[in-house]
Amino acid sequence: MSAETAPHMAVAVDLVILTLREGRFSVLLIRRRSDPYGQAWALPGGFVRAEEDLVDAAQRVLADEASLGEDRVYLEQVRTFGEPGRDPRGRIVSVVFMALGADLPDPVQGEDVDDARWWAVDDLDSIDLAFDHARILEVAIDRARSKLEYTTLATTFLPEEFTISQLRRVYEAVWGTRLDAGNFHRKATRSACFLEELDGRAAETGGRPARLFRAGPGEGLNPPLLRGT
Amino acid sequence: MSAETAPHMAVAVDLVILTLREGRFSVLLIRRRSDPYGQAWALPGGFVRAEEDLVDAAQRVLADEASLGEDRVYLEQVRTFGEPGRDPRGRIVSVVFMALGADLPDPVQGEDVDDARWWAVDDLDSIDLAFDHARILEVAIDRARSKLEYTTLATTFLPEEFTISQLRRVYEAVWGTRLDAGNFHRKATRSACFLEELDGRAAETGGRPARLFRAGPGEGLNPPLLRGT
DNA sequence: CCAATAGTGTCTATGAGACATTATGGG
DNA sequence: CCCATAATGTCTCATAGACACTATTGG
Repeated sequence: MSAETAPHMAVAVDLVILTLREGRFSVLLIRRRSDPYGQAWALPGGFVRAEEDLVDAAQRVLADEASLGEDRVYLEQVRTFGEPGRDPRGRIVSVVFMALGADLPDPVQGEDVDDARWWAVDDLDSIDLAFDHARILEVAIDRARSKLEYTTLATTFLPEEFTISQLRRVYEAVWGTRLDAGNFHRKATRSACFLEELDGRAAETGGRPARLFRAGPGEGLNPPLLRGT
Repeated sequence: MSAETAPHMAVAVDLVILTLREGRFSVLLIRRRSDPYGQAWALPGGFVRAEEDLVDAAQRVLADEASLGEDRVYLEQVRTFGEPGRDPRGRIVSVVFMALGADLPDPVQGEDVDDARWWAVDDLDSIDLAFDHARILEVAIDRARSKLEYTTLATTFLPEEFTISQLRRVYEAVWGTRLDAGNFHRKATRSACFLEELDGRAAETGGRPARLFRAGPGEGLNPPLLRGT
């Protein structure tokens, strides 16, 4: 089969956009206006243009449907879903990206959307998602949870400057666990290239003011931070 | 943009088929007969059919171009490469799978292929690969190497029954390191659900006969086997 | 003083890794 | 006996985790 005679298919990108909202691990969903799956909640997505790279298409969806610029959003390809029949409109192969960002803004209305909002991941059991998006979400959230163990990605959920306690609350929210504050502090500050200490102190919250840190140059976490406790 | 007006593209699967040949970590490449990249080495691949699932297309390529059945080959999606211009024939989005198998057979000739052979991964620096396949190979091999650390996938490189020494040589070949035989033995046999001990003994090779094991039911490795030493 | 949060110290259990030792087969 | 490989034991060091303790702010 040659490139000319090969079947051609629509290629889409779907985004699992994750952030922390009011301390809860949350994902952006849009409510579909038109069929199929009218009124159902779905992942933001769109078709890839003829001369557009996959990651550029993902950035465009981030900008259009979530009003998010390229800065301060981490984007990573997760997996491609292409089962025939996953979309009743025809054969659509969807390349799924996960996006992580700090304190992302409330979404605005888009063209084919009549509602868009952040959902806490823990509350997703109560809603039905369009297409195979429940499965997609599951895969992407698993990926995010496990990447926090052995990469420095947790800092992408925080503003430029943050405290160790804020960082610990990221892990606690994403993993749904409680971590020992003392042990976490030691592990986070001793992990090479994870954090850089700043001079300032955080605004006071009723206790001893915390030191401020920013993300270090490292991408991998050595040793990893384990989910065990 | 609706599903009908969306641009349609050719979708391909490319396979990074990995095995151990004569103790060396090796990948199957085919030499292209026709342009583009005529005479160059490339990953086995093919276009996805109109009503075919992505993983089914990968299995079909395994059968057609590598004469490999579904049994005893582990298949996992790695990433999708879709940059415009990555293929001079037009916009082709390629979903890359990695396949791991035990002592895979010598390849047979295919339709658009005039040579196919196993290459030791360490020898790949000396050849030029077609398209963006060098980059694809790099990503897939990194994935395989790191998955050996925290999953039980190493056993997919071995026959049904094997000894601890054979398992250790898998790790040594894939990682390109030497491992302490005693420490490896202890870690492998104590990792829960990794191995199941059998009654028999291996054929003798000049020393004390080794016990035989088979792969256990576990998929994750706890604790992980680290590449450190 | 107390409350609250930040950060450090201490203790124990466990695993990694280096290396020695024993076990079990064939010349 | 020797050799070769398999399997286990021992020792040291590092880290995880539980938890106690000190530090630093405000009221």
